[in-house]
Amino acid sequence: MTVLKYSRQRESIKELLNSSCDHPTADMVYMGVRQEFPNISLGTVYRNLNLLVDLGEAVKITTPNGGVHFDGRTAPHYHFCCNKCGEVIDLELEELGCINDAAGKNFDGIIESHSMMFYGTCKKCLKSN
Amino acid sequence: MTVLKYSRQRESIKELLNSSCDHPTADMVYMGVRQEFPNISLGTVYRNLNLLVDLGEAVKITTPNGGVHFDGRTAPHYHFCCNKCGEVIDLELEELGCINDAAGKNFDGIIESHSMMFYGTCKKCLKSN
DNA sequence: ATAATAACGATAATAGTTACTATAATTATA
DNA sequence: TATAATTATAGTAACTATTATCGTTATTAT
Repeated sequence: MTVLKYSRQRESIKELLNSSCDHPTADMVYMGVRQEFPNISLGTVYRNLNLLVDLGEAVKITTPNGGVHFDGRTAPHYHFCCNKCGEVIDLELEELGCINDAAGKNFDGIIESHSMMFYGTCKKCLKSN
Repeated sequence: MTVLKYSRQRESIKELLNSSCDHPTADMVYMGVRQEFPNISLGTVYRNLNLLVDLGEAVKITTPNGGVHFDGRTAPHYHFCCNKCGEVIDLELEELGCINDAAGKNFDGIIESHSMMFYGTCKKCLKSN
């Protein structure tokens, strides 16, 4: 019901998400955007990140260790999460479209989508051993 | 280095996890185990749930809305999470073994495992509409 | 039985996130 | 362009989930 209004802070957050190839957490976004808006509030970052997710302009990625990351790339793709450092990395594996139907066999509900996360050790952590 | 000692509370938590077909949160486990141990501490529940996960006797399931669920079924399988009520349900889809290799193409790291979560509307929520 | 040590219950502390409120920025209207 | 209406912000308080602390209790070894 309420109308969306432009804000420079939100624009900056969106730009940061789209330009960064890593998948920043809310706190990382906060630190990054503070370069441009030194006294932006952490609450503003959270509010806008959630808003962008609701608008479909960003994706929320939850990792098992509790970390929540954000991704400006909204086209469906899968992620890798390093068991050692927790970093989240894009994978090139194309989305498995038919798998939703396969999962729906013998299931009394509607399956619309899925997310997949791969785990292991990233390049950086392999080296530092 | 420290030696594991038996505790009746941990046994009760393990039993509850194995006997329940739903995937309780820490708080649900807390409420359940209180039937048998009325003054068990929530901290004890958390400590033991994490311990069981570390021992490989339980699995932690993180959902995007922030809820953390636990599963006593440790054999690899996939889950469905209802977008409306948040309930987590087991799926019968057998694990995709070869997909780890497929995901590892053009990836400079080691992929060891993956987790997959399906989303949509559960049977119960379909009815109540 | 006694000693050693891990686990417990109770509670405090922490981390991540959301809610609140007065002020500032944006948009619509005259 | 000035003014009014309304959303967004910064700053802070509050909240939720989880972990840490610590004196006491339960379990295990001697």
